[in-house]
Amino acid sequence: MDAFKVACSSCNLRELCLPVGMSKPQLEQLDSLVATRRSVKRGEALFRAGDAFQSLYAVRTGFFKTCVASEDGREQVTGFQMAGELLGLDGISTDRHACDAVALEDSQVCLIPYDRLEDLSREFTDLQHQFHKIMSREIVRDQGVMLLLGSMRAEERLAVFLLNLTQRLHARGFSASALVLRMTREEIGSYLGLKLETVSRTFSKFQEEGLLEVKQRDIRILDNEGLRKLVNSARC
Amino acid sequence: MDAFKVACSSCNLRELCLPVGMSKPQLEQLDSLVATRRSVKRGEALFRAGDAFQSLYAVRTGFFKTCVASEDGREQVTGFQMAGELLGLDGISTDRHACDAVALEDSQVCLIPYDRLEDLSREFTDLQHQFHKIMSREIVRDQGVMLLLGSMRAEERLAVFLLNLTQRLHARGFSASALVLRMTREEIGSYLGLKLETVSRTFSKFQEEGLLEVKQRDIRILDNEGLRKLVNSARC
DNA sequence: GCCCAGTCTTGATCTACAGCAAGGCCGCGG
DNA sequence: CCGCGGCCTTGCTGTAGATCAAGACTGGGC
Repeated sequence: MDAFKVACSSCNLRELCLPVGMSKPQLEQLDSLVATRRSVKRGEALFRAGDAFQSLYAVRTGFFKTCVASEDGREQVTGFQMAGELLGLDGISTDRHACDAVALEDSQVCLIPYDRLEDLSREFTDLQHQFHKIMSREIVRDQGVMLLLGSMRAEERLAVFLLNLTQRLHARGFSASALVLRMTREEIGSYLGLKLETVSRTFSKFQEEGLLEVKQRDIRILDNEGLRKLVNSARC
Repeated sequence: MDAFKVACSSCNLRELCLPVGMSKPQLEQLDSLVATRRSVKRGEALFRAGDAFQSLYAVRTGFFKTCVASEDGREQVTGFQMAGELLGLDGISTDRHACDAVALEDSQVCLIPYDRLEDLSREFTDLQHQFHKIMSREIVRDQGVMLLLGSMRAEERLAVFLLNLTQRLHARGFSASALVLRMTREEIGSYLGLKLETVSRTFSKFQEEGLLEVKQRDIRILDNEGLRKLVNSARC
């Protein structure tokens, strides 16, 4: 665990991350809050369920998954997080983390000490409001995942997943049509409520239909519109 | 839409609702915030997806469901809310509600104007912290639903659902072993990612196995431990 | 009291996806 | 360079739950 000097005010992610919409002087206050970074190697956990909660984390570089486990050991991937996204919100409710956060590639996160965040957001309306928005957005995202898990078929689930990933990558300046998956078929399956074989078969099907080009983890989207239609056209 | 005079400080739900852990003088401040109630008849919506967001709602009496719909019209019930639980957190992120909230029986809610809540929670640490905890708890709850939808079989899902309902009813002073369902089989099915026939069959199966007594919406739990085992024993 | 609409149950059949198994691809270490 | 382990693909078969269909129960309105 290394420590770095960091500054939100000069971070190129500030338009995606916690500082959205904050003024110059407020940003400088944030710099005093978010003072250290931490490196997490691929495969390592940033935190695990049951760990004491002290801090939120903003992904600076890299890629994470979060997952919960039931008592009998089943795992469910609940999300994938990329640069500018926040990790650890689950910990506020009981002062212990409720899920694991694991790096899917070598990553860096910025530490946001939670008690200091509460202090500062009592002073700055914009920060307070932005923080609430981020929590609310997470709740809305979760509702979308429930809709996916509760009512969509395998093809629709995978299409939604790919469209969501590319949209988020695009917002970060990457291509909207080519991507390298950071996660295994099994992790995708867990997130989508499918088995890894079904994920693999569905990728192959999309390839046959000319929607994608799939080479292991390299994906090229050939027919974005086709994927969209797959999602929005009613069942059957 | 009627208006009533209300006071958190004298509300019998204050140990379950927003005021948890607040001191007497703080409670009196809350009273100025939460000043009106609203009645919602069975079947009516408290708000709908797309409505402008202005206020949170605390369920005072009655029972609600929240549901999201996809573009092609599929619905997913994302939760059931009873006395003391908050509705509307989804609206903070975009200033518009992202889901529908519909009363499943004649109900009353307390209005919590959101901008005033932000103001007040900048003044009172306890209120601020409690509000954050409630949002975080919702995120953790959602993760649990994802686990259920992504990895459990029909019987486990229904068992989890019943155990969760009775536990919440028990916390409100009701019996932990007898309950009257406020929702249809179809709504249960939507929430659990199952069809209504499957819900009905699974109820019948539980009854045959001596776990429950089922008479339409009247449920009596005969073997709580049995339900628990069903959930925690690994797959197959 | 009776009718009607909404809800629930149950049986028969179908199907999307799971489970199992065998083999291929690829990167890493020796 | 080769061999090994982790990951991915694909064929075959099994099954949980969906779908379709026919009644039965219940409560509210007339």
